[in-house]
Amino acid sequence: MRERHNRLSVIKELIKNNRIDNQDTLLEMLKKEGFSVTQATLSRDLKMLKVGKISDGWSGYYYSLPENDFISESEKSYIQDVRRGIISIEFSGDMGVIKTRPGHANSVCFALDVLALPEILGSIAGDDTIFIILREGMTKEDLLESFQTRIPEIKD
Amino acid sequence: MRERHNRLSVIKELIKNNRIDNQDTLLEMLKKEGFSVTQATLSRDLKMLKVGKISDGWSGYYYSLPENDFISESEKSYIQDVRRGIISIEFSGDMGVIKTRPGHANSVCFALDVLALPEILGSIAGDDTIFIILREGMTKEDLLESFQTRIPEIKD
DNA sequence: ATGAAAATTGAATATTTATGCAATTTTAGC
DNA sequence: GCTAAAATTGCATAAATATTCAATTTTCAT
Repeated sequence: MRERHNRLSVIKELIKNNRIDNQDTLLEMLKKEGFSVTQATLSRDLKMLKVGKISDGWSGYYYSLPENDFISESEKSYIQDVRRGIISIEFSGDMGVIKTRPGHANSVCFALDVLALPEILGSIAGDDTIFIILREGMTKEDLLESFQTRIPEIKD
Repeated sequence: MRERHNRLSVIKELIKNNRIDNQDTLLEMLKKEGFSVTQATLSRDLKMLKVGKISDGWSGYYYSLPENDFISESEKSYIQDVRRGIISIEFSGDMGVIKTRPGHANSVCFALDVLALPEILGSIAGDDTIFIILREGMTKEDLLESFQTRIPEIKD
């Protein structure tokens, strides 16, 4: 279901271009854009987008995207490297193994390094295999979620 | 009553040095520092300090001071200039008149310029008098509040 | 010092935001 | 296509934060 991704994009635009200070307002705007959801869902969307609420320097607060929200062009291409090479990822305890297309392990591994996922402590690559060590306290679910949100976000 | 200012400073330190994600936690920490207030007061304090709540880049949120929170050393000395010279400030409509000790108008005016208060559109200085024009939409209350929060904050 | 205006605060409450849970939809593997 | 696991969502509600109002304290001009 691509629905949610579309909605997330629209939310991002709305937040970037308007001074919005509560979810109900944003909900209204979303409705006008053709997205009818509840406040609960919106709250989750905002969390997923890592939207913050910061002072307008005077007496109010408004939503704002994280600074590093823009994915730099170079970063985009690294994401492409990952997508192009990756085949599967599996775990055993704190370790993960990524299988890639032959010869792609290095580019994927390097790209992951650049993306600096907080869940990954370190990784090394062979020819079609990458070993990953999770950072203490992190779980494979954390990493997979991170992947989910970092990697798919490349359309455009 | 200097009480509140002390408290604001402590809050600022706590926020700067810890990953705090709700007011009750902060309330606890404040209690340990010797400040017993209610959540209502704390909420007001945070607003006054223009504290925001931003994503930790993963799954949580925490309080954060506005970027320009740090008062640079030079800025500190300008604040001193203001305090050293200023005698009174009064308003008439969109205009303000600051009286200073003889010969101090220029240093105060220059300092105000450096501080770049959003409420001030412009100002010119004589020998012991400064004229100020408020920015459109701003009131003398806004400016005085700005003074209140910017100027007293200099101990240390 | 004295009184009026402004500032500060707490208690109660309103408003805003997050989440547990169950229902529904989507995704993936066979 | 069929089924199990995962994702998405709404509803109800919990949790977090802001604000109203009244009381108290402080400031400031006489």
